[in-house]
Amino acid sequence: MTRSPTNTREKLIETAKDLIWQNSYGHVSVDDICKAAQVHKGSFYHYFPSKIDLTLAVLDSYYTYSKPFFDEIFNADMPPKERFGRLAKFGYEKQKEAKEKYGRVCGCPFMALGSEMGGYEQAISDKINTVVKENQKYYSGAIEDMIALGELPKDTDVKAKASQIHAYVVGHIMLARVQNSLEPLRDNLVEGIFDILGVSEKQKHKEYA
Amino acid sequence: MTRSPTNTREKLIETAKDLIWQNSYGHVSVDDICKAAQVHKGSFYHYFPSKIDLTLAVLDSYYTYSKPFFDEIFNADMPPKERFGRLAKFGYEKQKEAKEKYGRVCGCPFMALGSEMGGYEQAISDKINTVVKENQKYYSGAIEDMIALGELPKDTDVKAKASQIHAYVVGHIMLARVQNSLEPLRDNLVEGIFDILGVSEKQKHKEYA
DNA sequence: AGCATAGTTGACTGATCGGTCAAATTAAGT
DNA sequence: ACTTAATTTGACCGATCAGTCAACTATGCT
Repeated sequence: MTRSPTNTREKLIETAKDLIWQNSYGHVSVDDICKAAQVHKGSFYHYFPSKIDLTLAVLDSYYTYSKPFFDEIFNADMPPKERFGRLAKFGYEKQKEAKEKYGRVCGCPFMALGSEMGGYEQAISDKINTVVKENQKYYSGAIEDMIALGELPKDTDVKAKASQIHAYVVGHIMLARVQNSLEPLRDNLVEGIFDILGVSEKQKHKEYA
Repeated sequence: MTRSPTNTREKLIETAKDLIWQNSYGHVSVDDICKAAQVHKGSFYHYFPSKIDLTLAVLDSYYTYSKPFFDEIFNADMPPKERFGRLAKFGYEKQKEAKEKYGRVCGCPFMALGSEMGGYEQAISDKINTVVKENQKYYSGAIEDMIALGELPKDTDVKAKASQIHAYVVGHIMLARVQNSLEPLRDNLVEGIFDILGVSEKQKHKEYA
């Protein structure tokens, strides 16, 4: 290297994250990103061979940012049930931050891009599905710990439960974006996870008609 | 009217449904739609003032198509719990049809377009949120019927449960698209609904460690 | 036959798209 | 000071974008 590193590449990624998260891949042009990042187009293509490659870098950046949070949330030293409680809180908090920063609920960038581009961009799909599987592994680990603690039946179908919880969580966050509303996340998210696991407190003192 | 009706408008809508469902709004151009529908561009703009208006008509078409299915699924003459079973079957069947027809799991067009365009197209958001609310009303009705039958506690938070089930269902369908996989829908969808409701059969004969 | 009107045609527009490139600039190593 | 290579610049490209329009055609009505 004959020159000290610049932050141009990172500026492009951060700007793209902002614009694409709020809008969509298709609605944001390379020119938009360059203009907002105050970077000339030639520089963009110096760092990224294509708009798709920038988008892959955006996904990597989201992943790298999120991983420590997930590692902390699913810290094996904490009771497994609590981990899901922290997960729900994290989901709500991050969407709240986005709403305060961007003026709207932005949802999950992985699911949004997976849905938008999954049909025609395999590289995007592949990256996202890696993240999806890793996510479900966090859930599986916590479920297994709950089984070991006797909080869930021994014959629990761990993968099925993890898949259900994951679908439920991403569904809530997706709906939060579509409805541009934080309330369901704040009020209903965590309880549904416990319901799916069959460990809801509320379900224990039922009063029927 | 001084001329017999043509099917040009419907051809454009059906073609747009095909292309946008498989891909996305941003990835499909007006020219793409016209070419696939074998309709000239002037005709497109004879029927639709803009690409957005065509997309709104696409959403209307999905809605009109789906409504009779939902009315049948949530037919009040059938036991309410069974309605959710039929809903899950319907979700799986429609995705299976799409996979057979298009070669991939296409997901939910409402959620996909709501996620893609919600950030910058209010007219799209408004239409989709009407559908979302109506959907949750079907769920609420069935939940209320279950309460009346003594299958759920009297103090059940109906709206919260409906919101949770809806999030769970759309999350599964969204993930099915992103993962391009039908299996979770087929194997895990219905059970999670019953878990959220607290009426899962499986949860009744638990065997703990 | 002739008028009125819905529908069709396809060339056209200006803007924007993703992407290219050669020249200029910068700064570290020698 | 000179070399070297990373980085920046901004003009430029052909393709494609959403949308326009005036001419044309088809058909039902009187």
